Amino acid sequence: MHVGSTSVANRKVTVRDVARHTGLSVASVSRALSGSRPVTAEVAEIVLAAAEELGYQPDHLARALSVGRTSTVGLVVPDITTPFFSMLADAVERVLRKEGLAMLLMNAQNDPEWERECVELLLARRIDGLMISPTHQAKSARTVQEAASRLPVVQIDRYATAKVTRIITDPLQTIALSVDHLREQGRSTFAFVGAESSASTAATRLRAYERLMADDPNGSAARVLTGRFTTDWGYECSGVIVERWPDVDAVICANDLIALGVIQGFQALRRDVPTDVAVTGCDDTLFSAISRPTVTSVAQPLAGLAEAALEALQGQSQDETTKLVSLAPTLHIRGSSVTQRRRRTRTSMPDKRSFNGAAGHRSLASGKARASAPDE
Amino acid sequence: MHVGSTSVANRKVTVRDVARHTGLSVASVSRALSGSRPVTAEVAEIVLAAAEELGYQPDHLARALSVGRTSTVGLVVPDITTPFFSMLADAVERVLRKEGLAMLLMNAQNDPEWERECVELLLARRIDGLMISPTHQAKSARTVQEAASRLPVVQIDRYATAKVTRIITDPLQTIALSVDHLREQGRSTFAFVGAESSASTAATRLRAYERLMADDPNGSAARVLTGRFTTDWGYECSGVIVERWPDVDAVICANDLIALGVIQGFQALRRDVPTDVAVTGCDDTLFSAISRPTVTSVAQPLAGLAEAALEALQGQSQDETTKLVSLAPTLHIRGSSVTQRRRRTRTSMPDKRSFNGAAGHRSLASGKARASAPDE
DNA sequence: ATGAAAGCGCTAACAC
DNA sequence: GTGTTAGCGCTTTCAT
Repeated sequence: MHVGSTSVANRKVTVRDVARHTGLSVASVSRALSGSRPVTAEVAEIVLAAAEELGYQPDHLARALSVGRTSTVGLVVPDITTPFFSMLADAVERVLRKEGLAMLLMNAQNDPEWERECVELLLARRIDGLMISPTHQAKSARTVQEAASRLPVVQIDRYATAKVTRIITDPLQTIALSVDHLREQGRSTFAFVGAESSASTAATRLRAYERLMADDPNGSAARVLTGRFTTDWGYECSGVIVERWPDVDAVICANDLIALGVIQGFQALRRDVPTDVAVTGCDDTLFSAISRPTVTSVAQPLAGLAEAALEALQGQSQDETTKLVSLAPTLHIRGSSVTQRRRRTRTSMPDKRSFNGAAGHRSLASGKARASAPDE
Repeated sequence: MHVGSTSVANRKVTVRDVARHTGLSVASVSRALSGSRPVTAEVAEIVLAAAEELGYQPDHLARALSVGRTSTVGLVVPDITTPFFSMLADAVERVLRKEGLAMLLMNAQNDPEWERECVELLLARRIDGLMISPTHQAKSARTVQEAASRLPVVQIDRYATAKVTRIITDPLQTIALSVDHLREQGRSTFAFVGAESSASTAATRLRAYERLMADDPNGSAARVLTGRFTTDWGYECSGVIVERWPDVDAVICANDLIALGVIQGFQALRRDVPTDVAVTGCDDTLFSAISRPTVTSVAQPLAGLAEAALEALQGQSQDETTKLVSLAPTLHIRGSSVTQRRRRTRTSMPDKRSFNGAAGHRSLASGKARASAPDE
């Protein structure tokens, strides 16, 4: 007979088995295993040993039913395919795991109807709390509000018009970081390219820009274009800007995709970025680092948002207040907004990584091209 | 964090409540609600009405404990932040949901150790099946193998060297699609830029290229560079190619990031893509549509992979055979591989969407900007 | 067809 | 400190 942790295919090992095996009671076993109550050191040792030997694996499900908590948090995002949200999901999962919680992720697919279903599904599964970045500011309101009447809920990044805690990145600071940076770079005549999306961030970033430019002597406040959060929209806008506002020397975009489009559009029109016009984006998604030039972008504090969200969720059981947590973003300066001083001789291949934004990227020094020899 | 059990007024409505309310037994209520056994039409009606009236919500958790199934499938991906995997996760979730299953998503963060923890966490939560795209061909093997001894498991996209069902996109076809297309475009002298990653796809795509080029008269089989799955690596390689193999007129890349880097590198070296050299990528991620030129890429059949994975998972309870399912990819032709015939007059802004993809993509004929990717 | 009762595996009183 | 026991909410024999 095999006695090893790798015993397989046999019937499930339960606390009762461990109890029988040790001659102790299920209660003691449970206590020893979970440490919920003090037990003799000796008992603890015996139980642990037996558990190990029998290959006992606690059943999370039964535990959850018993204690009434699942140690699972639901996260609903508008579209997991959008880089920003996959980054957010990643951040949330990391934070949850540190607390021993699991993440049940659902994708609303930008559809408020489906979003509602996601939430209901999650509720049926007895999650302990819900984090949601609502698809639609108005249409998601009811879903969010109703969920909040049944369990702790927080809105993260985006929010709907519901009386439910919001965890966001300060939109004023988001835009201000770009503005200040661009001014430092000597820019003075701005334009803003945003979106008319139902996402709350579309509106808040626009308002932030208007407010910051309220008394700009060059009339930047009026130079605003809103459409979609897409590269295409940005591309279109560059044409409009060149034609309508030829003096503009800096464009602030509400997200990275727009920024990318704007840059490509300018390039197509033979305008150099950043020499002729500087461009910045928001969210600091992958795009900003891999395009050329690389794109200066305002990063949301993802880990911070996730932490704040969890904290709010946990606090919610006691204290019923709805709060607003607004965190500070970070500016990642890259090539699209900084004019190079030193003109490099065009002998060698330009170093693509210039202005790739500080943050710890391992160097690619060797540049060695090895011939293949894959492993199998 | 506590579930709604906090307020007394809102206590959870259970089958017992419905039973009491209707004067029937819990058994009848359960049967009427789940339809597991026949009940009188009258009883059914009464129960449904009462359930509705009391606001009964079935408790998934209790049900799971009772029936022994959770209707939840775990998905472990190497890195949710990588566009390909977020697309895969999306596809999996959609397919699962059609079957009334939920997806518990975990992110291995490219770390085999953490991957192991993910799997264990998932097992403890009693998922019904596990889909995994292993981080490492060798290091993930044990994790996958052991999991498979405890529950149905399938490997999707990537695979480790374990005797566990694999659901993949045919690598030979993947590369062949690019090769054939490029030849049709009049290209004859190829190079391949791949990766030395521990991911199985790195190896399989390389082998596919070598096999397809085995008797290429121009010696394409020997022109292979392998490094990382990154833009930087692609960028480096373009320099190597220009210098070492100046005759190359087509470069096949093992993924889109590499392709992007290769293209940018060529541009920096004043080589025109696609005129001087054509480039293709793999996986058809967002990048391929938003760069310029847009990049031709081989798309994996995501929905198909997800469906096959689920099917294999479900079949696994009965039949114990380990199988290999290999699905066919699709080529998405874009600007990086097709030389424009008509030279457009440079009066107006170039239409960015030209060659934005043929096969089965909604047409963007109008030149009207679309292609959504809502943000934040 | 329906009801009573026995669990699913675990924890939390409540005794000793 | 430890054991006994009663559930968590649901499904499912087993009788009727």
